[in-house]
Amino acid sequence: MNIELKHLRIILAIHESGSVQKATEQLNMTQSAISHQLRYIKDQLGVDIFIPETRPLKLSAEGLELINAARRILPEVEKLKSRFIDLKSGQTGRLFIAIECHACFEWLFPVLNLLREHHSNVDIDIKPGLAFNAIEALKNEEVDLVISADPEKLPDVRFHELFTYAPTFISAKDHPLAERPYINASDFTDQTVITYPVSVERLDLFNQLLIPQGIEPKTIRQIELTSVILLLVGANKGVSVLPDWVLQSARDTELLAQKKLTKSGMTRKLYAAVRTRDSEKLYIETFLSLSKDVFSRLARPR
Amino acid sequence: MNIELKHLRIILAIHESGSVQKATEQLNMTQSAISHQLRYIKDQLGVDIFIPETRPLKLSAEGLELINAARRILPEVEKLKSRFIDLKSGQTGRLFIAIECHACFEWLFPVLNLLREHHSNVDIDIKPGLAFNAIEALKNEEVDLVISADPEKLPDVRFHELFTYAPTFISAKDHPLAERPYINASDFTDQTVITYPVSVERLDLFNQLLIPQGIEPKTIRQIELTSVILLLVGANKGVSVLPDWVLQSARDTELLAQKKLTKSGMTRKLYAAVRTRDSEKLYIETFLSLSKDVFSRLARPR
DNA sequence: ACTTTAGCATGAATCTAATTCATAATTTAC
DNA sequence: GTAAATTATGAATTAGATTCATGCTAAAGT
Repeated sequence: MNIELKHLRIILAIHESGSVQKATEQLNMTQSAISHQLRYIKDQLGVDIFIPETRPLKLSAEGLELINAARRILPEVEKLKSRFIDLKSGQTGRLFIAIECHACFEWLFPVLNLLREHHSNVDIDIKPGLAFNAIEALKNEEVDLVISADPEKLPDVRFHELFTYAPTFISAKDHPLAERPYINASDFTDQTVITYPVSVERLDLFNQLLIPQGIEPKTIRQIELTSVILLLVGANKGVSVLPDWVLQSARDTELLAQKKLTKSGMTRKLYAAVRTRDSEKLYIETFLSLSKDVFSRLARPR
Repeated sequence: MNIELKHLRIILAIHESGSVQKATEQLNMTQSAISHQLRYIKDQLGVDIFIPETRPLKLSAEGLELINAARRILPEVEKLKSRFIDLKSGQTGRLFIAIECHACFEWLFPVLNLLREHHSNVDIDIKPGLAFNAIEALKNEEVDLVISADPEKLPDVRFHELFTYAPTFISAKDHPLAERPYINASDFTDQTVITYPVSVERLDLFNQLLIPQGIEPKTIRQIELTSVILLLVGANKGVSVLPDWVLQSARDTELLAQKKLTKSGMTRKLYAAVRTRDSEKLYIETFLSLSKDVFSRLARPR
């Protein structure tokens, strides 16, 4: 026994319009096509849905059962369809985010709070623990957006530029390096460097400067909180490299010397990577514009 | 956007079996056919249901929505299908009965009570008020069974013989006609006839005997209850004609004279008329055999 | 009761969609 | 890197749905 939604739609249309003839418009089918389908349905179910030889057609007792079922089932399917229209357009959906950049929590939280206000139907969350192969997780649909500083040319993934920042050296004002106009890789050789507690390959200072030049600092000390890092650097317990916008938005930076890295200064860009097919979704676009807004407000020194 | 149950079944089978390959058996489709359908579904919904380039296929976030919907919708449809299997076989259904024969209440009630015990899923009821064109009502599916004494040769209706009975004349023992060996039509000319309160065309005495011979009794008095008819006849307030089995099963018949109608005796048959396509339904068959049982018990003199 | 009209059924032809077959492309496992 | 397994694809085939023309039947009108 095979029964499909189109059969339920046909029966329902006939019943509600009152005749096959009238149902033709609603169904966009000819009278003949409906009649053939009707016979198919009857053969499948093994019972008459309409009382034969009545004109216009009248439901049989069994037909009424079908109508009842159709009225339960079809709205479910319509709901499903409209849900998919919403999913496709980005009215609703899921936004799981992986961040490769630790400091990014600083601007990401306010962005997500704003985003939740705009899109209450979107399931927004930060997924920790997959900073390594975040792009892999994006492809696998474990996450839907990755904050990354390393764009790749991939067919299914699009990197949207968020903003440019400068990884900036900081030390206490009375630190020897505080006199320099800029800091070179070699200057780190005998320093204690304070970093976020992530692997060194994911830190701008290391992957852009120290590792390429084969230089290792004397000590690496890992600290979770930005404010604590600033405190320790201010107390001359070590030096650090943080994005310029972190320094601009943080309090208690009066005791610190800020220096550019290398003579020309180091600049980096942050990207939001999303699957290409998600690019035009509404909440993705909102995320991108909100990120830029929030960042420009953060970066403005206060 | 077109989505059919078969699509939901395909998605669900793939998800539950873990791969297209494994779903082939369950769906009775080749891998290729499934793959083509998958593409169709994707095009219809506008989103990927499975994450591309993963093997075996893994559901996307949107695919999960589909699965959830499928798990709500498909069981409903299965329920509907098994309901139709039951309807077709007569495990469940509707049995609305029209009776053309008034005395039949006597045996119909016990039959229906027994039938309800056997088939608690069948909606059993007696529909009054359409004794006239009861066969029309049967065709229109207003009722599902008609108790009738007038079988017709109809393509869609089948008349099942229930039993034979003899319409029998009764009078008080001291009534003049009580001496006769049998009663003729002409004997009614100056009699008060007590009948059930239905139109005369539906009474055996009239449609079989008096109307064909153009004879009218002096008076017709209509009484609802069989026991009251017997009482009145016994008190010599009139004569009556009742089925023999009514007389055999009734109390207080000692005071009555029973005579056959016409020299050869009148016999009639009662039929249960059902739509041909309902004939093989279980509860119809049960009805027929219960009717015969109950009747033979009633007809046995006590 | 007879005729007309509207609505449904049917068969053959046509068109559309689904499936198969053969094979290519990818991915996973070893 | 190779082999094995799995999915994707294109063309041909097959099955299914629709149309067209027409027949049939029930309801409406005379």
